[in-house]
Amino acid sequence: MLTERQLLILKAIIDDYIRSAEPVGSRSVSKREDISYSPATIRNEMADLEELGFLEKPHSSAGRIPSQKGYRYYVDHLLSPELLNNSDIVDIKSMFAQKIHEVEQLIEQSAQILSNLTSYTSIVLGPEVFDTTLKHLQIIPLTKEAAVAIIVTDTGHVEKQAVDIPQGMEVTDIEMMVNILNERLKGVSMLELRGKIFSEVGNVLKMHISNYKDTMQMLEKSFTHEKNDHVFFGGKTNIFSQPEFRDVEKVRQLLEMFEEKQLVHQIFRSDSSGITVKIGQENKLEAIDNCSVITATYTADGKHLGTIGILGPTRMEYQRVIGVLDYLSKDMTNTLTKLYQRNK
Amino acid sequence: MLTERQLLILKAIIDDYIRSAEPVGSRSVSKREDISYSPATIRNEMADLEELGFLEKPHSSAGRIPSQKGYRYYVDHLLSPELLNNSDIVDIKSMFAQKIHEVEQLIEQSAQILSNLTSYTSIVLGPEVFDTTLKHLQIIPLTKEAAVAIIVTDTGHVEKQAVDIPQGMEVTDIEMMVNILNERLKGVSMLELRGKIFSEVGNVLKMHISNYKDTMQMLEKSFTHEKNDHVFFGGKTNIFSQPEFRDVEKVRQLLEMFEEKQLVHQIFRSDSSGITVKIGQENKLEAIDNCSVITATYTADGKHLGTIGILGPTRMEYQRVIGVLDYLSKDMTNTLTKLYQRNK
DNA sequence: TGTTAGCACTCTAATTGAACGAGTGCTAAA
DNA sequence: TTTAGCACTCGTTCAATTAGAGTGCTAACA
Repeated sequence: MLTERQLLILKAIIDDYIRSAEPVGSRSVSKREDISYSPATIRNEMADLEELGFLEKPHSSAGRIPSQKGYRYYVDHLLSPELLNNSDIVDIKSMFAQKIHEVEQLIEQSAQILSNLTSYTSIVLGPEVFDTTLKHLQIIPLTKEAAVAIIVTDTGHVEKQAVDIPQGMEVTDIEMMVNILNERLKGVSMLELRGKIFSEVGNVLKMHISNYKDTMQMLEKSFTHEKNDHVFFGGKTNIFSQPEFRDVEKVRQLLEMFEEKQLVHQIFRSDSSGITVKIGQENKLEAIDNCSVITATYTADGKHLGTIGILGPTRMEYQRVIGVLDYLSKDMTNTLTKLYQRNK
Repeated sequence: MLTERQLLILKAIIDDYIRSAEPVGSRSVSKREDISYSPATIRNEMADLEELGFLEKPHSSAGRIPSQKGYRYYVDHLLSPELLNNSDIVDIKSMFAQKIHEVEQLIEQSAQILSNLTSYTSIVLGPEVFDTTLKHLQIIPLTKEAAVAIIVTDTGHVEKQAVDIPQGMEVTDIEMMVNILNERLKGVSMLELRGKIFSEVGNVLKMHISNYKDTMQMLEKSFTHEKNDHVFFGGKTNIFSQPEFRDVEKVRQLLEMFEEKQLVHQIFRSDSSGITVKIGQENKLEAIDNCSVITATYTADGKHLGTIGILGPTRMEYQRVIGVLDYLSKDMTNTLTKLYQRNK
């Protein structure tokens, strides 16, 4: 167990390092207002903290920097939940003051404001299809063989997918089919949609449609969508201003990760309600082993919708970021809950 | 006017520099197979070429590098149209062998293959709305006040836009209106669409719809779309492997440009048929003053559709890039012409 | 017993200077 | 007109030096 004084010193060092990005020496710690020990005393404590694994030295004659374990302890035990300052709150409020009737718009604005307020890079995962229901399905023939299938969810999300028209199917057949589908499937959760093609409308269609197999294939494809669309960035270049990214190779690695939406989704997705902090290698990805990821989830009606998060260096302003994320995720939840209720 | 020998030497130097990214000295030029002069002679010619503005020195005891004027001359007079090598052609062909029934798919693949073949960054501007016609319009109410308007073009392009539902308008009203609009506007060029709302359907709607003014506003908004969606990148990080981008600040500047789709559009858009080469500061943008942009246009039925282009360092393999762009743009034109004809 | 002053020691970053080499420009000879 | 030769320039590299920040240890102090 750490002593009171060790906690004080550990916090002081991490705070300092977060601000300056320079190794912190005993002298500068002892100069702080809230610390009244001599450099020598501090040095002794620092040596102990290093032995315990909370600090490390870049080299033998440098000051100390926090280890991953140090950051972890800092985040878990030394942070007091910070109240946001007023101007931040005003910024966020002003965003929600606008009329918002589309989820995507809200998401994009949130990503924007998040990166502006924190000057790190923000990543917002849009509502997953699961939690939304079908509002409207449309299949629009372009040529004899090709069509585009469009799906609109109750949240105003639009997905499109190119499909082949089954041999021998006429425009009128398609219209009829789409009508049947809309009648039967409207309001069905997107999660169940693919299953219900068979259970609910399969038999009906079989009666009306000649080329049953191809048609089913077409419908299956219509309902297939990628998760790519659900990843939004804010301030993509912000993080590159951090001194941690002076090296072009690091920049490239991260950029390449940004391009792989699938991967980003995997790294940022969070289920657990509340704030999640992943520090350095806890993220299990080399490109961000000197980064931390802080995420929060937003919900509606208690149902998990998506994730908002910040990517910054491990030397991140945890307290502030957590404050902003907490506040913003709650505001998003509020707004979305209203939005969803209206749609019912 | 440059002498035969000066041309030979200028070309040798630029070729060398493009390959090595290192200033080229007289000795290494004289060693080339196609050059039979001594270093001293080369030096004299180099001094002359420098005086004429085609070459410059990074410092007094370094070799020469091409100036912007040098590149310009090289591109305009020293390039022989290169035949693509076979493996490139195979790569491109294999892409077009796939079944393509959606324009966007073709665009994205083209961007991909372009960056793979050149190892620079490719940028493809999708077909502008202008040249396409309306296939289908749909307005789907989400709540009492909000709806989403969806437009499908004959090329399979889907655009969506959130709109407000005018006071007092019922779901049945919307359905009726959408029917009228589809009847009257199907096949109309997207360019004329906004105008025709008033001229063609304005009167009819006035008869049926109570809240005329708000309705028109909603329709206007439905037909308003941004150009953002039409910019596609391939190999975004490729260019950062170039030694020109060892400096993080340069990387950041370029990345920020990438985010501004509007700006990218403006820089890359090309009207003139054939290949366009813009070298260094000819691009009038600081972020890319050490880059060159080569673009080609693709068409269908002789109508300008969009632009494909490459962004690389001024020290770019012009000959090869021009060859690839030329070949690919023609293949795209072919494919699209077929695609459009089928849609008629 | 906990705290602190003092001091030798360590290591890095910055600076200097010498040696090197690539390349030039000029001159004079072929 | 071409080229060999040579002095000169300038950037790069490497080692040596220095300055400074910081540590760890010891001994004295409260």
